[in-house]
Amino acid sequence: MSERQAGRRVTIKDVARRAGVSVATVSRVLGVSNYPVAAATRDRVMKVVRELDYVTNAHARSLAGGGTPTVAILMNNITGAAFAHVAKGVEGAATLRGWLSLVGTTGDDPERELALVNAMRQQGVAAVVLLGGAYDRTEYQTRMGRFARSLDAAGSHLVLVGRPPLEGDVPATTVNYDNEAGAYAMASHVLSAGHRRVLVLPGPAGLTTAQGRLKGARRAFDAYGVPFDPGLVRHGSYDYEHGFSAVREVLARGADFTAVLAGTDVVAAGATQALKVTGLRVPDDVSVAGYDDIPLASHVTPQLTTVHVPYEEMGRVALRAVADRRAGDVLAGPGAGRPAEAEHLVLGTHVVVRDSVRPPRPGR
Amino acid sequence: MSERQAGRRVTIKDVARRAGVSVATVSRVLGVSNYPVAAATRDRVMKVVRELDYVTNAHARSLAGGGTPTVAILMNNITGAAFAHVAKGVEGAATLRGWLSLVGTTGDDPERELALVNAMRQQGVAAVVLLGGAYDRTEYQTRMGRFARSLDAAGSHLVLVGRPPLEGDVPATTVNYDNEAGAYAMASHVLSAGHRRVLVLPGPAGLTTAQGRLKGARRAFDAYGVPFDPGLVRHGSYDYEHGFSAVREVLARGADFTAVLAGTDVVAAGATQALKVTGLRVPDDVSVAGYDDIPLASHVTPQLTTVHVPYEEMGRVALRAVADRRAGDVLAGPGAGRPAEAEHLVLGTHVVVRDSVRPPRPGR
DNA sequence: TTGAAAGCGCTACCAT
DNA sequence: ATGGTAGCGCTTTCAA
Repeated sequence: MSERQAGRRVTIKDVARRAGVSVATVSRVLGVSNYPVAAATRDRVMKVVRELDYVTNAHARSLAGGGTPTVAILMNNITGAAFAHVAKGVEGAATLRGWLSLVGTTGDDPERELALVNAMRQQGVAAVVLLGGAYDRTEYQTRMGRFARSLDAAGSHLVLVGRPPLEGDVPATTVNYDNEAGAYAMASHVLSAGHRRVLVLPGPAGLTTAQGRLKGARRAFDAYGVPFDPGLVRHGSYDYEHGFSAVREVLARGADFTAVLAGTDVVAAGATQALKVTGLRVPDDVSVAGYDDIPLASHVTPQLTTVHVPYEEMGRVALRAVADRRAGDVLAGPGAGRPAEAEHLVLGTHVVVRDSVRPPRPGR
Repeated sequence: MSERQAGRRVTIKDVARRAGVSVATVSRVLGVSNYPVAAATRDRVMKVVRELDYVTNAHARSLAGGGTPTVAILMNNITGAAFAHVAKGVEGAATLRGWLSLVGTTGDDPERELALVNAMRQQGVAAVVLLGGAYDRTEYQTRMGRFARSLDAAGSHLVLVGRPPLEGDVPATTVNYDNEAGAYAMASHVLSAGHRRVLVLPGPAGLTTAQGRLKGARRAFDAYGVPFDPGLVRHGSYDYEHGFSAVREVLARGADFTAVLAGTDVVAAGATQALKVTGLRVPDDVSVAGYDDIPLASHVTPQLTTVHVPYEEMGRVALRAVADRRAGDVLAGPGAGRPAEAEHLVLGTHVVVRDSVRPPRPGR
């Protein structure tokens, strides 16, 4: 292994000089296109590349026109299991195609989100994937519209995963799951088991995800002719603590219910724990249903009956969508000015029956 | 919002022309250094920047000398909670300093790991952080030594998080936690509760993490004068399934034990479940101890007594180490050829007492 | 099959 | 305080 001056990167010139060829030739040997180069020359170059442990400068390559396509994945929190699975899907599909992926976290801060989108634009990423539900305000629509157009103008593209499509003619792709249908199916499952008084913990009020889950549940109640009790709906964040405290408070209030429809598996875990410490057994006394089907769902006792959301696949689909789009652009030729089309993909969800839901005990 | 030809990025020249100034001036207005520019000029430039929605090309900037420092975080699996927390720590600390962070996953594949390290070298990242335990073979040492030197030669730096330091004079930084001490403390806690027959599930044989946890447990057994039964040690992967099946099999074999020392919280969750389905109560009949203290530990019932590992802080510390190193380089001046020093940082662990460990029932 | 040279977009140095 | 311009390392015509 040859010693070099620390910090001074080996360049294509060093390789060319040492191999006794021009930089153009080195570039051809290393480049993606299989430009014809004499076998002997190629070998000589490769030998020097190994000796010098040379790697091309991605920035220079990118500037000069080449460059590896890159996707940026932006999420609130990398430690959220559902998001992590989407990221895994995107990353896997990206790697498969030789793409690079960046991950950035916004910490739910619009400022940081903006900064990151701009940073990604600076990097010249092929696409920016934004993960997670959104608070549906007008301001949000405006903001995303701006992102979409901004990215589009720079030859990039915005992909929204897990949020509803943007209104109007915005150049963004949406990958979503049938959130409301999942909630409808889960609620139906609980109602058809015979439950009539059920506590609903949809999630944060105003979050599109929570709204969809609540709406789905409501539709099921209507379908079963079961009156929907607003007193049995508690909004709150998608975390264990909320599940726990919501159940404790409702119980303390003396409210009566035989099942809990939780907004996420984590909330369901919190609810279950609250029930247990109160001396109620799950599912013997009270049933609990989750949503998401993250690994936690099968790691708690009883294992949660929940709604499976194909998070990882959503990630794969999202990447495929941008990759296809890009291939299309290439076919159409540069500057073809393809109209800013918006694509909406929706994946299915389904109930996974495990052990946390059971018919209510007779007399309750 | 002005319409521009799709795909053609706005450049500094466009801004300069429209603002009626030179590109140098625009660069000064937008650059990091606060080079003196007349307020009026600055305003004019900024106005055009906003009008054109201009962002600098990170590749060009990077090539020309400027550029945002970037850390790359490489891990096996983004969905592992422990790793995700380290990544969060790195990311947070990076953002705080205006650094960018990339995340890549290797899927436990050495090929992919190599490809990623090279990709990161191409990107000219300031540091590559490698997460997670390692299989301690000679080949591994060689491999990492190569990575370290390669990165070092390119002015970058290798940081190993959660693995032991490399042997010899290798230019790499290590950030680790006191793995063995944590295991020792956990085992002591269990032994001091009175347990004498305990099932140990250290993790994958050959993984440094698992070796350390086993060694720590062993030392505690010695200290308590409790014979260590090799028949009560089961290696296996760090997942729920292993915890579950290991306990089932040992139980089926008719082996007797009153406590389980699991290699991770996830394994502990699996073990707990196996115990429960066999009709054994936790912790009444059998105690279970975890390791890692990821959120899952407090989401299961009973909440796990476990070893807290400061994952997120390790991430922060790792980033700080490279950032300081870099600042040192700047002070020393370019090409100062600082010796390739290896820094080893170790953070503490401690037992978190919750509900899964209790003295064995009398007579057992 | 190979080489020479013109940029890619930006920063930093040297002038003014 | 501002402008001109030489590179940064690479890819890609255009010539030979």
